[in-house]
Amino acid sequence: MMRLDETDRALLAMLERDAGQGAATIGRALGLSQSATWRRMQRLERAGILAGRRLDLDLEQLGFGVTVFLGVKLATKGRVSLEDFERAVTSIPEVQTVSHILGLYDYRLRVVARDLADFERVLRRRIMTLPGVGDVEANVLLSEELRPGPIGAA
Amino acid sequence: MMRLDETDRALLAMLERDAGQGAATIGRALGLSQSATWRRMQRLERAGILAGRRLDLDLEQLGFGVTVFLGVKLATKGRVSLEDFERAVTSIPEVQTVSHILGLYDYRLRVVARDLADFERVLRRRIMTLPGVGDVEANVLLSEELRPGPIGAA
DNA sequence: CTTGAAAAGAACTGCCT
DNA sequence: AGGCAGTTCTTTTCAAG
Repeated sequence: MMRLDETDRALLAMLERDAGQGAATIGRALGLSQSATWRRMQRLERAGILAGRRLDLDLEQLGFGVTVFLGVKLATKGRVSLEDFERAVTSIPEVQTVSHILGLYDYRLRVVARDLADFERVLRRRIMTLPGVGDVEANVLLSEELRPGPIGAA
Repeated sequence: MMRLDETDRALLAMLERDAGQGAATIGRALGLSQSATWRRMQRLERAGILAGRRLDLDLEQLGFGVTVFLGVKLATKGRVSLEDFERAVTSIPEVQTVSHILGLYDYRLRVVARDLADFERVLRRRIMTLPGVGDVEANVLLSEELRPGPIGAA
């Protein structure tokens, strides 16, 4: 676990607001030269802290107007059940995230669909037919706000 | 809502795997010229489909080993309650995502902490003291897999 | 949609403080 | 560490087919 100074934190905070910025832009904002900033970014990447950049897609625009959180409880929970379930669920295109969690439900899935009718199709044909699925709870997403996280602040 | 052809989908699928790639790299993989690929990316950005790039941070490496999903039920639910809660909750650094949802709980929060002791501090001092908070349910994240989503596939 | 070419900018390197 | 100067690569824009 690498040590970060205040400059690293400020750098990460800037990148978190927009990961498309280059070393020159960030350096200007931090009062650093392009090469100094670039070297810091390199160091953070090599340390694995900066793991990559992910695309921010507008799902609405792409015709996926519905996002649903699904809590899934498995009926049988051996090691094989978990692996079977995970392998099967990750092959469903509409499933964006598979989170293995501790609690009443074993998994939390983030599922996108074109509309509620489309979601029902995915739920009935793809999710409910998964191996070992027991109880399922669904929560339709109304709105969402993403926050910078504790890095820039702490 | 813009129309996408197969090439656009392939392009987005590539960017989804790694948003740091340039037009030249992607074009080579798709059998397109750099300029053709670049123009497609521009079009997707102007249409708002490509909304931006987000940083992929390794929270473990940064010392945040614990992620918890919190379901929060509000005790009183007027328009003012929702807005008060949202304003207050978004000012907590450890809260990464605030999702307004439909169901038993009103909000789903994604919270990160250094460890469980740190999480307990956040929960008791920051979350439970939020305006209007009623029932709270917590799910510790064990593991998570992110999937490409339905764009490249459909 | 392509190629080619020029201008601009970003990435990367080596050397110096 | 950071700054500076230079090289190399990619991006971006343009013209023309």
